[in-house]
Amino acid sequence: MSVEMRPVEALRLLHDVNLSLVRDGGQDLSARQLTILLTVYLEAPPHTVRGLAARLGVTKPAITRALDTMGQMKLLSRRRDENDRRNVVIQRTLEGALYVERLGDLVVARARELSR
Amino acid sequence: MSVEMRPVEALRLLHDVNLSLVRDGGQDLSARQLTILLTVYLEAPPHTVRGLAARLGVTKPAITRALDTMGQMKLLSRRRDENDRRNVVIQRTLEGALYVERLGDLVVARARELSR
DNA sequence: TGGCGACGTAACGGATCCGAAACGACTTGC
DNA sequence: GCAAGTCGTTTCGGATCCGTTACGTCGCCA
Repeated sequence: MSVEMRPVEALRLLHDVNLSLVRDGGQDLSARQLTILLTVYLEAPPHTVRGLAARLGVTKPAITRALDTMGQMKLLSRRRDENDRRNVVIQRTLEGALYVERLGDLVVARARELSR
Repeated sequence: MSVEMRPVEALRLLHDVNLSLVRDGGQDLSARQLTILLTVYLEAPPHTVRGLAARLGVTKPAITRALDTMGQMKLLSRRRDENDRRNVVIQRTLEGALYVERLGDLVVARARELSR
């Protein structure tokens, strides 16, 4: 994709996507929460609290709380790892997949508008 | 730019940019603050509190507080409109311009990595 | 089996942000 | 020149998120 994307276009894209997120308001995810969500949906499983904390450079309780919030929104779910019961694996949900899919379409749509 | 960007690539880009923002940590801007900042630096002046509030679909105090925060970070500044002293015009700063420029470069760099 | 370490979570205090409402400064129109 | 309206800010109570610390559960291994 877009090797010829220039900074001003990148910023415009970032602005437009963020504006859509802010305007739609409803459920607002912080940058941290969004990063967790996208990590879970883009990277290969399994995902653990500890792994996500290390990946994002934040503490474990921060991950736990973000999972609480997004779990309540049904964007993610948690399951005990039966192989090692100390672990919790984070799982995708139907609602989360739809949310992420819409987000991807939104970025693509904004990028397309920019190129016109 | 990138008419051929596909959703999964868009999401990867969004993820990588957010991850960089979260990891660098330091000064973390909320989605709302970032949208304000980009609006001021991408759209033609003048910018007022009321105008930004209407554009983002949030209340005026939210804008005022975001300006307080980002003003303290030197990313923006405020000036009284001498034509109509009720208004406040939001101005760009050198630090803000540098911050926005770095952000644009970051997105471009991530997009370039994706295309390889 | 008992002690140590890893894992995720709960509890705590502090910081930050929100929307609604109230407030001063200012302009406009009668 | 005075009442009404506009603009940005302040105040208020409430919600959310943070990092630190402490805790319970579990796996590992002598």
